[in-house]
Amino acid sequence: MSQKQPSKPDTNLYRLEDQIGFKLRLANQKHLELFAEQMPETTSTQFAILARLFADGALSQNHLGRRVGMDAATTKGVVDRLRAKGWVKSRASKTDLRRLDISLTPDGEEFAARAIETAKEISARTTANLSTREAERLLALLDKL
Amino acid sequence: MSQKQPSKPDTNLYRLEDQIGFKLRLANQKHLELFAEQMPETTSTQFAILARLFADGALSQNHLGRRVGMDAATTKGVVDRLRAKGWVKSRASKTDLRRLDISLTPDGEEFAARAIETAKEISARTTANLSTREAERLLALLDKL
DNA sequence: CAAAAATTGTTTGACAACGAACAAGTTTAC
DNA sequence: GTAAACTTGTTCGTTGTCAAACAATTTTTG
Repeated sequence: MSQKQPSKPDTNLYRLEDQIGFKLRLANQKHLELFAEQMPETTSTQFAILARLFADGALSQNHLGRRVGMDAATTKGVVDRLRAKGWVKSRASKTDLRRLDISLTPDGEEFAARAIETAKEISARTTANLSTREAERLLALLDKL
Repeated sequence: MSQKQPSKPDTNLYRLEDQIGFKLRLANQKHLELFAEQMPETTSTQFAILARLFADGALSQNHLGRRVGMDAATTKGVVDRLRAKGWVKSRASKTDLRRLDISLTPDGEEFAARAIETAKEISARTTANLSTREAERLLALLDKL
């Protein structure tokens, strides 16, 4: 079916495996796999929240989500799980009754400090097949997207 | 809380927003957003299955999943949704009773042909901020990961 | 000040993704 | 040929992701 070639190379030239979206999905997959392997206590997403709080201190839930590029609904789920693990606590803000101030517990602080070291290792392993130069270039190109 | 600085530059130098995993997540996010905008009838994942079947013809469900880098469980879910939309059909294999041969319906074939054109546009827009050279380099680096 | 607009957090529903466990069928090895 | 090993597809449970709708609470505007 559909063997006509009216000089339209258009449809024929699409290769799924060469598309940016496909490659991004696979790259992400590889990274998540590494993460699950090296830091089985938690996930890449949960770690991002912890690292953000570690660096910034307390933040409102929505603000926190925005800082790590997560939807408000997603953020809530992640924060709930972190609270269940005892790494994070939330307290109603005194100045704005709508707000929840999220911060690390002492346990969370301790875990985050250790996890950040592991995370460095994970980043390194993700780009293990690239030279330092190439890795830098990749980061810059991803930024430019 | 935690203002001690025991001359350990280690922990201080980690910037979440500079990590490869963080950037990959954001890049992926941007691509998915573009996809939802340009091809609201379906998702990036579902399209990948359609495009694969369009290029390869019928495949067993597991084999199909492997070709697009998806887990068997994931593949089943996606195929189920595509079947519900009437774009894909599955038939028990004659030679191997465990297998399900998945293929496009006439509707699916027609949609896939059109969708592939849209997908080209999506790929182009995803890298709209890069020169042709840079886009090629990015693809190559992602491959090398 | 009072109404309109914006922000914050929550809930629900849909989709994607994976690991683990499982049944049924097929292939390999002894 | 039979037992062991593998493959195929399914189900279940957890997590992440977003859009849409909503209530409560600011903030802005006229």
